[in-house]
Amino acid sequence: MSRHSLSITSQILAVLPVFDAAARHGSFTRAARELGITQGAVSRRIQNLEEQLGLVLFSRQGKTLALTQDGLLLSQKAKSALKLVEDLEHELKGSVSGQLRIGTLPSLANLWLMQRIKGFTQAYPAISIDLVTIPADFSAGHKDPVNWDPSSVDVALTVGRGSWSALESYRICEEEMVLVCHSSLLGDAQPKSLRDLLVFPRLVHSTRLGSWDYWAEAHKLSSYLPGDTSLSFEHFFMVLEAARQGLGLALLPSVLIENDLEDGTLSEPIPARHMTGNAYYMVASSAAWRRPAVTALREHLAHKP
Amino acid sequence: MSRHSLSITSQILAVLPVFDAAARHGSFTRAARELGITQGAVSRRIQNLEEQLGLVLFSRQGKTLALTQDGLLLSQKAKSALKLVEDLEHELKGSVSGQLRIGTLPSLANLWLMQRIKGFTQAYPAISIDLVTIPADFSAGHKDPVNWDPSSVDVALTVGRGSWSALESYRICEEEMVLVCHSSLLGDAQPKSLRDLLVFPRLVHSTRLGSWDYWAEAHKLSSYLPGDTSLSFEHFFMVLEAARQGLGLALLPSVLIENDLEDGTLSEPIPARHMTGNAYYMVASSAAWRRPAVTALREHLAHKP
DNA sequence: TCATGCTATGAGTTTAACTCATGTCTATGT
DNA sequence: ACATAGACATGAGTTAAACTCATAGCATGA
Repeated sequence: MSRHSLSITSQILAVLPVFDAAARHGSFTRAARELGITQGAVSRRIQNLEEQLGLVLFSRQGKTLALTQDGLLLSQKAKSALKLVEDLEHELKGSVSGQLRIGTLPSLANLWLMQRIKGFTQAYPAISIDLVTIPADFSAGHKDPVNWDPSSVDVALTVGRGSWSALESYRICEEEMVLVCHSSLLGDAQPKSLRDLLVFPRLVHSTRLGSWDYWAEAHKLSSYLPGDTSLSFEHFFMVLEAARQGLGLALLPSVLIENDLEDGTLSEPIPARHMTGNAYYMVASSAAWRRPAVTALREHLAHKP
Repeated sequence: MSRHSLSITSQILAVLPVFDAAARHGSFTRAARELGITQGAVSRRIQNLEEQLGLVLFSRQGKTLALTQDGLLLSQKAKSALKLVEDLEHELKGSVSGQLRIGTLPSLANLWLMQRIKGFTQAYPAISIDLVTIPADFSAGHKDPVNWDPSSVDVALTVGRGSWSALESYRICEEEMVLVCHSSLLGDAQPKSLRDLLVFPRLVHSTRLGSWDYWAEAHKLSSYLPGDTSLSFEHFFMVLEAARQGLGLALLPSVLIENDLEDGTLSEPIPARHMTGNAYYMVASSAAWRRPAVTALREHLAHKP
């Protein structure tokens, strides 16, 4: 944290959400899950807090975790302090208003942005959103031409290599391609290597035609890759749906299939990922970046992975 | 900090003390001074907060800094949240009680510990303190024999090399010797090198007789060091007082003369510091370390430099 | 117009917080 | 009684946030 130290209070403040979660669950493990960190991290944070205060807040006996008297007192007061700050946060965010026209790629909108928009509109109810699609363009040698009209949207969420003339961009994540399929595709087959998988149909994204070649090259399979491709689709969301139906192997950006991988709809028959060198960006004019609603969107998208 | 991110609220919590200081002072610079960090650090923290919320909290025009409407709202609410947590902290610390017998070296007690005890007794009013002196022993080849009775004190603050049999220790800081004197000692002389300083009387600590030899060696002056020493004292606090009176050059641990250096009572005629390899430790039995009052003392001493 | 006193910012460093892997303990079920 | 599972603790190593330092930029007032 710091070379010098602030008052003790400031250190306690930062731990309160962790302590509160632990107190509510009566379990470091479950608290960790809620917070998206590991059990060990919670354990250490609580230890620190206990040492800072010179108190024992939890009694540990094997698997059993319980608040002590002091812990109970703290948890009650902590709750009200947290409530105060949460309300404050909502009130402040509620004061951010405006109209936000977001341009984004169809697949990105559907498979990634939509579920995040929900939380955003809840946090910033006074911001109204207008979502429109913009095209991606990889035909011109990865030069990231803006083939959509920057003045027609306030911000764009798109893929590219990071240079947009006269526009400022914020990188959300790198593009990583993942080889996936539905379990029904393989049937009883037990592929041992990537080469074994080449017998299955491959689903092609028609505006990223080189993807499979690039993939084959990255995994040293170029000479084995059949040239025929019978199934091709204009958008990733179509490729995804085809994969879900078990129509073939798909090569999809990890950022678009997080949900499908998590819930098991799709899986990696043999892990074979590679970076494309592209990245997903939020792009806007400098003027737009100065708008509170725009930085609010950026922060929101940056913090909910 | 984290690979994953907690809820936004937790990030806001940690900034509140910084924001509050900035709001109170109407100045990042003064807030930084209060917090013991740099101006740039405050500037960045406030920027972060503004981006997280999607709001402008301060209006900056050159040297002029003023809260915006949103900033004013936040500052009011932040104050009450901080108050809540501060009161809570006091209440919890107030519940830590007990008797604490601290054994420490006379000079360390007077020149370092005393000013820290004040804040400690305020934070932990229910802990009663009994301060006694213990001897240091460097005669036995730096073997850190415990030549005080560990059972007669709960914790000891002492100097050594870090190994106390059957006791656990916490290192507070390394021992660094600093060459200092009062301005009156030099008169009109303008020493250009350490060698020029050797004409002045040297104040000797009688239980650390080797100090000057060690110092001379560290600065490659051994062959020039006169052997005579007319002024010697049993304790550092005496050496210090002699130096304050302009009686000669003194070689003192930095930790004991922070105040004198800061307020200009003493200064370094020519910077000539060196580490002794000793360190200042808080030492206690494992049983004592488990006492809340003991860890409370450790935390307190660790955080107020 | 220049000096002064503030904030902003780029580059590099430090440190607290985290992950990962493993150890240990308790409760529970066979 | 013993094995197993499930929870917290902890050592070692890594990451990323927060900090420092140094400097640029900008208003204000002499």
